[in-house]
Amino acid sequence: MSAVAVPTKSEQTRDLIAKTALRLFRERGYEATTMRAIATEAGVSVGNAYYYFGSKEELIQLYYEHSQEDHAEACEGILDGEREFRARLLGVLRARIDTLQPYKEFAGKFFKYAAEPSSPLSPFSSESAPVRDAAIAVYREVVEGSTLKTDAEIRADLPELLWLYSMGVVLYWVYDSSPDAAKTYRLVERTVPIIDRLVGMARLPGMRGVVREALSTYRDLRK
Amino acid sequence: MSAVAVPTKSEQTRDLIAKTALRLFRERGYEATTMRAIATEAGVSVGNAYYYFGSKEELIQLYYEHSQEDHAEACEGILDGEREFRARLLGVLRARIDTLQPYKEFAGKFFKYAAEPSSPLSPFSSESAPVRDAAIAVYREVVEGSTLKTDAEIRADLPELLWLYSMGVVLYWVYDSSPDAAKTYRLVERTVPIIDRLVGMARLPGMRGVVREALSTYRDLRK
DNA sequence: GTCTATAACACGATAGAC
DNA sequence: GTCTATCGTGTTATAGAC
Repeated sequence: MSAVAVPTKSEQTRDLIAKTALRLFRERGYEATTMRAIATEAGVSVGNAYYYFGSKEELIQLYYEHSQEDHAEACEGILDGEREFRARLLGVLRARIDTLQPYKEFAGKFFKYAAEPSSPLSPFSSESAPVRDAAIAVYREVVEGSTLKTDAEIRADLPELLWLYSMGVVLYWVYDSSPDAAKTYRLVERTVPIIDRLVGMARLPGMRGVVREALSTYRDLRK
Repeated sequence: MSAVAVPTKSEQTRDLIAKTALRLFRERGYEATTMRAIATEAGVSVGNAYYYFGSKEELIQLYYEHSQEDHAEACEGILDGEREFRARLLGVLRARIDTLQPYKEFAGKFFKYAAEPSSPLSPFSSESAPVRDAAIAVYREVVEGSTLKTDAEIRADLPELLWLYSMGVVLYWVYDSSPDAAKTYRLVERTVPIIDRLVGMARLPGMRGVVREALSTYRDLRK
């Protein structure tokens, strides 16, 4: 009769395996962590680990979920008091790097698994839809909670476009070897004002044409 | 005393392994092709294959080289008679997809190996420098052989920027599952005119500021 | 349905003999 | 340079216990 989620034995085991895997990945890296080690550390059999997770790669999806929750939480405080579009976007992207940073060591290592088009780990896969939608929702909040004035057509697609931009930032971050990701922070600090200006300029007579053409191309070619 | 390259035994063996691997990749796909199969088909031992190539992944670099030569060759005829920037760029990108297309099946499969930042297969790695430079040279030819008029600052960086754009097109192509890559062709057909317009607009008074800012950001943040 | 224990398989990679 | 034998891995299979 209680509405409180009481974890079943099964859920507990699954969660135990998940948490152990994530911890070992962070401690030793993805490749150096064997399925045998995950099972041993979690106190279960290898067969049991495979009972809950179909493959080692599948354990990576857990990190996405964890990372997305982390980011969304960090954004709450940032979006609460700020109404200016540029500041909101900058804050959200800084928080994106902040929350990613502790995992830098192994994020690059398993990044490649996300790059395979047919992989469920691809950010565009249907399996990633929940995480992706949650991420886009953050950028929708960035736009809708702001005082931004721009072309109505752009405004509709802006959340998704900003998410795409954030994926580009993450891509840069993965390749960024500067200390404390200094260059990635600089990337957002320098590109956010440019985006802000471009979005503002979109209403100008001379720009309307290119903008409409670019948007219609985008709509046509996204899956 | 002869200037003609007489292949040594070693070079012959290496070449034999390389050609066999590439053939099997195309026939069966990357993952389905085992090192044992490559060795057997080439008539050498597994150990010998590893004597010439440090890993299975290393064999992929061969495909890059082959693919780049293929593209550069296809571009010659295209760039010969055409002086207009837009048409030159469009032709080169169409040729890029044309030459990639036969390998569609397995290109997606090993694409992920290129995505790992620390991998020699990354398009930004030092090991990829020769192929990368050859690719950028094609886009330099696109610009310099054209009648394009634009901001001098942009012009200097344009070849590299166009290469980056072409990498984006390839990225889209990898994920494109439409028949005969129809959507990727549409992508270049619709984005090339946009790029052409933007590059032309860069000289306009209202645009100069954003363009300079964007370019200086790019220069600062490229490795 | 959940879980253990153990063995077996195919693969990429390596060691060491010749 | 080239080989054979072997290792460690992800994954699957088997045979059961609660």
